[in-house]
Amino acid sequence: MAFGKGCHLHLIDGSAFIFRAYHALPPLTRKSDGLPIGAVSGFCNMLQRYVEGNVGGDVTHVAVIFDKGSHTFRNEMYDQYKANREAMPEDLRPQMPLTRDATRAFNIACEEIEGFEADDIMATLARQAREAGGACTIISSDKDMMQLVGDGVVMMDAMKGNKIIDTEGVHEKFGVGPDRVIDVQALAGDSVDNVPGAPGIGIKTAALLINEYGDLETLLDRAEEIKQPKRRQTLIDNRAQIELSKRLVTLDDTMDLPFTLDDLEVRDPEPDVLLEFLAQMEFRTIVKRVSEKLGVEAPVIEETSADVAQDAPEQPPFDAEKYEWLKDATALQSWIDRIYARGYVAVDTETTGLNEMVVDLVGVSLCVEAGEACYIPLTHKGGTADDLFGNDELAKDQMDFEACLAILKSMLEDDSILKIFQNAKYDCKIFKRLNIDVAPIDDTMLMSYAMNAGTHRHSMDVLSESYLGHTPIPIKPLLGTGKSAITFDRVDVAEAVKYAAEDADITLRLWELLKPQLHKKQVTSVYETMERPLVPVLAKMEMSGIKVDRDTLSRMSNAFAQKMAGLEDELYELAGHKFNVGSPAQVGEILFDEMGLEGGKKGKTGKYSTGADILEDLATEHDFPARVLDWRSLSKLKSTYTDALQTHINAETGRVHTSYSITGANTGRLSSTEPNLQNIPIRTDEGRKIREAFVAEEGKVLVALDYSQIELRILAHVAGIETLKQAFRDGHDIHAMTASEMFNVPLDEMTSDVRRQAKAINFGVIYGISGFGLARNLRIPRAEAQGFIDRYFERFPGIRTYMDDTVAFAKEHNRVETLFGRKIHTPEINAKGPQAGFAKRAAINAPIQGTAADVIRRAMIRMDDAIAHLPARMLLQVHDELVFEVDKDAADDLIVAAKNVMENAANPVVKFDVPLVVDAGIGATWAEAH
DNA sequence: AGAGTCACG
DNA sequence: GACGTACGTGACTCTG
Repeated sequence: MAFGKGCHLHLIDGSAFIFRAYHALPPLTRKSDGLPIGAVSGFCNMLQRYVEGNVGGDVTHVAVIFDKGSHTFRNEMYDQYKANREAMPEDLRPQMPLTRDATRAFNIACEEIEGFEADDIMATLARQAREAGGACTIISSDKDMMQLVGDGVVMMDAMKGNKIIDTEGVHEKFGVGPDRVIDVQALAGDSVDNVPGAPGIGIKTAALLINEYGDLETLLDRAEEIKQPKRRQTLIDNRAQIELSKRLVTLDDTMDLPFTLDDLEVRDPEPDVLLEFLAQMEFRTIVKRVSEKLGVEAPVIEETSADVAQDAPEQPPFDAEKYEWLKDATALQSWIDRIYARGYVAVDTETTGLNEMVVDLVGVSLCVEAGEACYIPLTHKGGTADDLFGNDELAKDQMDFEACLAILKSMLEDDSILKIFQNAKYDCKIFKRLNIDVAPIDDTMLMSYAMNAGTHRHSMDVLSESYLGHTPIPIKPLLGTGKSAITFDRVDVAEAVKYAAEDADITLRLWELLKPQLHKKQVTSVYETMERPLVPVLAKMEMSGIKVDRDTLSRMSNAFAQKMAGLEDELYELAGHKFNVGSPAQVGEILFDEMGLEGGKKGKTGKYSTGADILEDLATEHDFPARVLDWRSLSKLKSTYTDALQTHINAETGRVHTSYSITGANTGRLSSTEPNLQNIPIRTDEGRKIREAFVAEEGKVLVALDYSQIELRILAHVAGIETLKQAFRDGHDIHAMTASEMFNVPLDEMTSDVRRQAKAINFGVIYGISGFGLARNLRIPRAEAQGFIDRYFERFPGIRTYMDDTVAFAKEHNRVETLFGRKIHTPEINAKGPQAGFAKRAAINAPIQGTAADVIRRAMIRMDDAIAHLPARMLLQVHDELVFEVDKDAADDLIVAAKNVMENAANPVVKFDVPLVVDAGIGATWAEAH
């Protein structure tokens, strides 16, 4: 078919696909010869997904366009063009020709031309398509391509869920239409491509100028008229450079191409060719998927020798039909025999929900060898998914619950059998409630966290996708959504077998893959001493829960409600009408439009910002913002704490059981959910009262132990600041000390205000301080804040050195480390955009926050044994604090024992130059104990 | 679903 | 007057 009206051309930016694939995937190698093929694998996955997504679509022509060579006509114009590009990574280079082969294997046109960038080829093709009366979609997120949009040409951003960027989208990005994009780019320049532009002018200013003068040429001709002197001079002085920049960013859409649009017609892949290529690359998962889609037999991929394949054992394809439905004790016994012959087993539980303190066990799946897994349904109901009031009789062909558990118990508790889980804490708690103490264990989620914290999350879906190239069967279609959702015990057993057994299968495969990598990445000791042992400790704490007094909360709730109602009336009065106080948008309108107050700033969504800092500034002059702040504070306390907390009181235990996430924070900190007990108020008196609802049982007390200034102590140690270390050894007030050093004020003449400022700086340093940030925090002029920082670094040069060294390490290794060897990855550290700034500060903070997290983890792991002889249990962890419940008369003993563990938690691995000090408090409530 | 806000260390 | 700007979290509410 000749390209013309009604035709639709897709142009895929090949380089973008490759780089995305390269960075998204771990460095995979071909098993037979070790050839790096991670990027090719991801590239093929993306092409396959692209092809699948277009079945039945209106695309008639398609091509993948690549860059060829690094020297283009733009380098002739300007030798610095793209000169700041980093060299291509070593393991990516050999993959480049393979991506071309892959494209051809998919039977998609593959084009590149020496001396031109892919962008120019795409520009030319887009113009040709437009002139022929057809449509064109450019699949790329490169903003350089935005000049092509309009008249039937759009862009599609594959990174952002195939978001379509049309003329309006271009306007959002550049503030001008597609026809003026190059004018804006010429002025703003581009640090990524090293296009100079006009110094000091960015996209915002550039768009402003272009919109005012119409186009770049007019602007430059009339530059003398610009009011702002600096801007005027910049444009006059840099005219040549700006004009050069425009030539650099302008795509050449008039190339002579050795092919025509007609050559790009969509062709179905030829199964033989495609599969042969994929098999040659040894992409087992894609081979399987493609052969299924095309309805042909998958080619056999040669087995590789065992010594090469050690790290990544040969994997049979996933086949849900092969999973076994265990129906009786005989069948189970034969699985138990297999497990004993192996010495390990992957286990997964299915339950009626996600809250492991409430839900019931529905079934158990086991896997001893990749591809071979079983599911033991136990309490599935007879009714089907459609049968809403389905009978509660048990479905057929299920083992007796007690009989099954009795058999499993002896295996799960057997020292000689390793039980492998993905997120072991969940399953261990389910079993613990059934009186089964699972041990020993391994946890693939924690392995992934130990190796790759910071690079990706660690859920089964993510791990399966990135390490096995397999998308697990989704649970949604089985359970449904919204009101009609059912629990797993109502899922048809045959379907449940496939889903549940697959989870065990995936877990086992992940374990086989990840376990040997722990050593290579040198995190075995992190995993074995700070991740895995935490599982039983946290499981026990979570199951203990903490007693929360419902009446106290309920009374507070009512009081808050009354106060809020009063404030609402006052606010309506002040505004002159009713409105929703909880709506920031409405509050903003009233403040800045209706009342006409100064200082209204609109964010990206076009709404006024009404955050506490802004309202606080206004509150000194006006009642309205002050009342809104009061209302918000009450609303927060009521909805998040006094109301929500009550719903979390467990009906059976009368206590609140949080769930800690071991992998929730990249730094090694825990996080707490449902409910979050790590953010219970304390900073205001009113909020602090919430802690009065956290109580000890009759005859017992709560004990709170917290590390004093642990992060600053760690900073003093790692940066080697003798003055600060000595101050800690002498037990001095560290903030006063800092103030004294910085401002040359003797300690006995210190004012609280000076101390407060020093404290802010001390904390700021831990966070990767900036003059702007400190200025905002202290509400002082920026220059003054910068002065403080300069003086701080002058006085403590070791801290500057530490920060520089840490950032340099991160840039070289893409990660930082804690003193205990925990690795925290900082993948954005070498990025070009503003992400790099965030990554830099995160890199500075991570070793400090992470080392503190490691210390308390070590304390928690040792705590069980240390307090075993006492009538006490550990209930909560709040980053630098542990909360215990203990018999009244044993409280003092507990404090001695627990304090000892905490203060010595770093030993013997790390010998701190500063003492770790722990403060203790006792009380009937958490408020008193703190 | 995402943004805004605010609670904690 | 390029941009944005202190680290790490989770829950609730409004809004499109």
